[in-house]
Amino acid sequence: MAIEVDDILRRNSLSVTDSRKKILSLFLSIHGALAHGDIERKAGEKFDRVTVYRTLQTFVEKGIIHTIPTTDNSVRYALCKDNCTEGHHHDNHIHFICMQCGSTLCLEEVLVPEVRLPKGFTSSEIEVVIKGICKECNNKKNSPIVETAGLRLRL
Amino acid sequence: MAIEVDDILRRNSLSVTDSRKKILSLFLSIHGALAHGDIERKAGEKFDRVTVYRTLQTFVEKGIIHTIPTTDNSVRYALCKDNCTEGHHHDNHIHFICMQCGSTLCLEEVLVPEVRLPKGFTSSEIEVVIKGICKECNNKKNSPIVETAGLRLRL
DNA sequence: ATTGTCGCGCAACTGAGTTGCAAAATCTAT
DNA sequence: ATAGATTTTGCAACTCAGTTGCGCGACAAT
Ligand SMILES: [Mn+2]
Ligand SMILES: [Mn+2]
Ligand SMILES: [Zn+2]
Ligand SMILES: [Zn+2]
Repeated sequence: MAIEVDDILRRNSLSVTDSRKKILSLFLSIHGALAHGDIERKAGEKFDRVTVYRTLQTFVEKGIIHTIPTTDNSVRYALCKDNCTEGHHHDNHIHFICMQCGSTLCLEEVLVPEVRLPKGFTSSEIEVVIKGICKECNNKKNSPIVETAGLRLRL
Repeated sequence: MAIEVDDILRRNSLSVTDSRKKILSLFLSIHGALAHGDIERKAGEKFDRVTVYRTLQTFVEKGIIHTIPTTDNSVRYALCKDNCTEGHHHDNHIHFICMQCGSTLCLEEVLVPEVRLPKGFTSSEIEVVIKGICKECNNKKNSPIVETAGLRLRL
């Protein structure tokens, strides 16, 4: 994994630095998207916030991560799994925001649907964001309720 | 029109004030969406920016306008044409951003497509934003080029 | 190891959006 | 129409995310 991180950086002709390694490995380890704040919290003790901003920006430019727009106007970032390159993203999938656990997921397996535009319009990019309850949270809802120490909990 | 504005405000039990009238009539007169900045520019000479913020917020809460998320993380607002009510928006249409003229449009006639989510996921809201070239701009592209005073212009 | 390039941290700045409060406008009841 | 209660406005002050410039230290090429 440490090797993979170095490799990705080198492949994108980025010098291998502590902050880049740390932030990139965060993305590799987590399943889902990260907001700037998350990263600052998980890696920020060690690095300046400016560095986090600049690193994210660099990663987006290189096509290592992509941004996900949200209704509440806060940007999130996730690894590009398709092979995006410098200046050319083609993450052709939809995004899901769980309103229970708050996690943002790339649904790689769900392709963006065809949309028939009115005559005269031409499209070059389509962004689909769905809000709802994720698989994990739905599973929990159906799991048995446990009573311990006066508390009723779902596992 | 002045009557319509007053009427909409009253129907939503809002007191009829100059700023609300002005901003609402802006939305009624324009075809498309407005960013906060646009409104400040077109109506802001007369009203404080705080008033603009608060007015937009009130209109959104009442279901008079709705927000449109954009990739560049700037919110835009457009009239709700479906009969949205306090706390209950149901603008079931997609949004289009023209990369040439910059305008944001509600494509009321295009319903949001069905999306088949992976097993376990449930959705409650779906947001589709398409970037491209709008009808008008495409038309201009095909219109004849006029040469005047050494300039080459499309009509 | 030397040298030139690049990334980092710091500090200072910018600009969007928010808040509290007193004055002004609107509404309601007489 | 008037007066009093209520709502909205404008101002000033503030917060907080994101940006910029710059000197120092880390990195990569030789
Ligand atoms: Mn994604
Ligand atoms: Mn709309
Ligand atoms: Zn969830
Ligand atoms: Zn256009």
